[in-house]
Amino acid sequence: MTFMTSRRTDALSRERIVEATIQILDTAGESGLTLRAVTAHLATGRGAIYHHVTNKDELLAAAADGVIGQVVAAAAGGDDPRGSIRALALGIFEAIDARPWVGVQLSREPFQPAVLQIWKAVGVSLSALGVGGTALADAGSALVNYVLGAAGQHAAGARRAPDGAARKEFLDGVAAEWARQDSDPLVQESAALLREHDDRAQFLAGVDIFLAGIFSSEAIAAVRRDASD
Amino acid sequence: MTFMTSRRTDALSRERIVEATIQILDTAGESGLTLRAVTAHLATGRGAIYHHVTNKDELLAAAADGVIGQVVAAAAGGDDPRGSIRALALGIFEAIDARPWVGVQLSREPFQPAVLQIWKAVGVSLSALGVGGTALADAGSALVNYVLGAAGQHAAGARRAPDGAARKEFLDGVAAEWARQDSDPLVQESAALLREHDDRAQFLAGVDIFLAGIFSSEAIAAVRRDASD
DNA sequence: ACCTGAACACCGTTCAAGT
DNA sequence: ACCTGAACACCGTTCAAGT
Repeated sequence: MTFMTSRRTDALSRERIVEATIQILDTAGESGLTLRAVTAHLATGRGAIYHHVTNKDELLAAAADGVIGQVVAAAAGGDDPRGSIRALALGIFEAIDARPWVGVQLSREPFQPAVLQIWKAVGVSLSALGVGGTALADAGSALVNYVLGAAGQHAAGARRAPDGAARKEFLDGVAAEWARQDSDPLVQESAALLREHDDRAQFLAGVDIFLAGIFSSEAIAAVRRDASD
Repeated sequence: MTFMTSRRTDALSRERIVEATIQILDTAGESGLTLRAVTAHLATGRGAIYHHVTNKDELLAAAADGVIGQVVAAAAGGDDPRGSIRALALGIFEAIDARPWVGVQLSREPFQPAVLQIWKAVGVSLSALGVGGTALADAGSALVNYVLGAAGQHAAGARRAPDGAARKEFLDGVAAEWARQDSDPLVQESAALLREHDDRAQFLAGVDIFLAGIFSSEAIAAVRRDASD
């Protein structure tokens, strides 16, 4: 039997590197994540990182996977699949609201681990609701793409205007710009609505539209099946 | 009266710069777009670009706006608003399929000109279908976010696997990886479906789910209004 | 006013050399 | 095996100097 010996008690590991990455992203944002910042944070050399991780993209994907893993775990279980879907969507929304970099990362790469976790959780809930086969793939893709799209858009907004006051000012500015550029009454009304809209409520309304759509599609498909019998 | 004199017949202009940008993006992809490539293409100095455009982000946004402008124009008009929405969505899908960089750019920034064009076109069609007020904002946001999410995800796939053969190989690889990692029957079935799924058909199925959801939501809201009378 | 191109202040990644 | 840090090959952006 041999003793485990290490030159430093806090030996470098993929886990510690990802932890440091999340910390840097949270405090300095996406533009603050540089390999130099990571090595400084861990008091190591540049090349050491590449011993545990293939490149910066993998670092970002691993960081997002860590955050989303917690969200998915928190929303899992329960015997109400619709509730699970809403809880998952809301959890993702709030994670992105707190950490805009997650939203940007999610909408960047389709087959990264964090996105696969979302796919699977959505698939499980839809399956529990009785949706299967191609309909499951279509419904899952619709929901996941909606959530990721909203994620990316909201992340960009949250990054630009971190607190409530900055957000209000920013939206007022955009609304004024719209109203100025286009006299179309529809645009004028949209500008007014934009000023006072609630991102979270609008996001959840979208989830409900989607859920309603799936079951009305399912119903139509069932009717079609009956008709062709 | 003075004559307009210019040292070169093809004087630099914002328009010519954006044109060159689109050409570079189409041939060299997003990673190929560098200020150095643009200046080389236009046979000018680096700083000249900054005389017509504030930075690289604006260049990308202007390029995407040019492409989306044509798509929106082509899908506009007609007396079938649902058809217009489907045509717009399909047009965006095909533009992104041909130019993955557009999809990446669309999902990056919420209030850029190209996205505002999409918002307005969707708003006009939904409005023609009788949706208004907050319901219009919710429905529009759902649809736009779905389209942008799918745009980003499809763009990443299209960039990774440009032609049909590469795409098939790539999807087979991902499906095999899923099947290996997770023995859950749901994942096994999803892997099988992934291998043979049609991105375009799946995207359009998603549009129909949202349309169905919008009108079933509208119906429910109408019932609620009646009930509260 | 418009353009030039060198200079500046960064990047991610690699790799010989160390322990 | 793991780590170091200098070196490499790039970036976007600025700015004094030209016409």
